[in-house]
Amino acid sequence: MVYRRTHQVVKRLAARRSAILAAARETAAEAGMAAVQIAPVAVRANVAAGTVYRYFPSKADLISELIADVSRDELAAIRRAADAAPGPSSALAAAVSTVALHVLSQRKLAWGILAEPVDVDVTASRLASRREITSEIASRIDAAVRAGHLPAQDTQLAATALLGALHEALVGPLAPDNLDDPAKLRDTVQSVTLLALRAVGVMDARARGLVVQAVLPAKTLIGA
Amino acid sequence: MVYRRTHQVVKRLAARRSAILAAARETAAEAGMAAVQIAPVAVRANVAAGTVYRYFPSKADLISELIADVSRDELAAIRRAADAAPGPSSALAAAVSTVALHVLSQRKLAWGILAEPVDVDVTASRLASRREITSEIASRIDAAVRAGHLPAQDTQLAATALLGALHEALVGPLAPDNLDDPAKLRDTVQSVTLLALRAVGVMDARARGLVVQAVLPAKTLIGA
DNA sequence: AGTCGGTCTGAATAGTTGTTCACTTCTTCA
DNA sequence: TGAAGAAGTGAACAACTATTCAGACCGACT
Repeated sequence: MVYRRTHQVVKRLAARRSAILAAARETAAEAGMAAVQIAPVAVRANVAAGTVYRYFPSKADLISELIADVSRDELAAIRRAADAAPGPSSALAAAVSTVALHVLSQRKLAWGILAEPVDVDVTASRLASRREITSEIASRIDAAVRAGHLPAQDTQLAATALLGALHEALVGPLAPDNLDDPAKLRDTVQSVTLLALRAVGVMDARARGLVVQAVLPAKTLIGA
Repeated sequence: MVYRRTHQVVKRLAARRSAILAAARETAAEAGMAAVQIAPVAVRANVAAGTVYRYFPSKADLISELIADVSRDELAAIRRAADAAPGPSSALAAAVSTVALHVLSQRKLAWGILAEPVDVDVTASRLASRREITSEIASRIDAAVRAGHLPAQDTQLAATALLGALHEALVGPLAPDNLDDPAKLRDTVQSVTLLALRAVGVMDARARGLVVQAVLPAKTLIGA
């Protein structure tokens, strides 16, 4: 007599798994990565600590999936914004300002995913996450270079530097405060996007135009 | 009968303190911040674990001092390089390439000081360290702006972004490998410096010139 | 030489959390 | 309905290290 998993059970299992992951994500967003401990997450997901281990082999796996999850969302948002832009330079501008806004809208989560100390080893997952995002940005830079809008350069290095700049400026310990003020937030996103575009070689005047074009659409696309 | 500390004793105590700090630094440089544990550091410094606590109230204090120490060295190197430059733009270029070279010459240590997860809270110390360095860079940017070489901008934000770019590109997990090859290293430092200068608004052609001027002197000044 | 304050030692302690597992509860299917 | 297997539980366990502290040791002063 073979035991088969009912559709209903499969669904419930998947839901529980998502609930655990969601609980982890909420915890990270609210209180940082350090607060993502098995016991609290289990409570939040309405399961026992042991149950978490039926879904994730270890805490490292749980957090790795969390990172991958958030990373996937961010990558999707970047692609959406960039693909909606009219040309390669606009796409790059849109991608950059999307990262900026996205990161700012969930600062604690972003910091946790990117750089906050975690007691388990999640370097592989973080590495993969960064690689995906930088590659996406790098390919956007590359498109702009091929279109003759930017000078030839090491696009992978440029993309890495560019994201480092955004992250440090926006979620690092020296990030400006009072970013809850929408005007300040918009200014900051614009400044940072401008810096980033100039860094890869967009001329100043042109960059200003691109930034203005990019920031507003990105804002609406974030929520989508 | 009052006990007075002999000069000799004072010297021995200071030496021991330095030895502990040096042991911590060496450990961090060789094996990363995670390896900086009380017991191994004590062994390396030829003292018992308990002795460490006669010099540092806690591990957090030890690591905080380590961070401050390294930071002080880096700041001095930046100032030396920038002050030797002929003008404000050159000074900025020199400062940036000095950071790049300095960081590259001790990648593991830099990563440990800057961002590697540590089990104790050293955020305050890291914050202070970054604040010092970014302020220095910010003031160099400011000088160039005042000299009319750069457009007006939020120099603190720019400095933060700029250092974020350098760090991510050079010591982050996506940093290029084989940087032991001197040619590759020089190229990378130049590329990153170029990116940084363009970001704050140096025109491309001018930036190239500044980079070439800055990188070689910086190299010699590092060792000094 | 002797005493006494300061310094050093390192084994024992303590606190923190991820992980396990014997047991209970639930679900499937004959 | 009841047997068998899957899923869930949560208290107990384990491992890791920072930190402590009672006693050993050292150097300074009489």
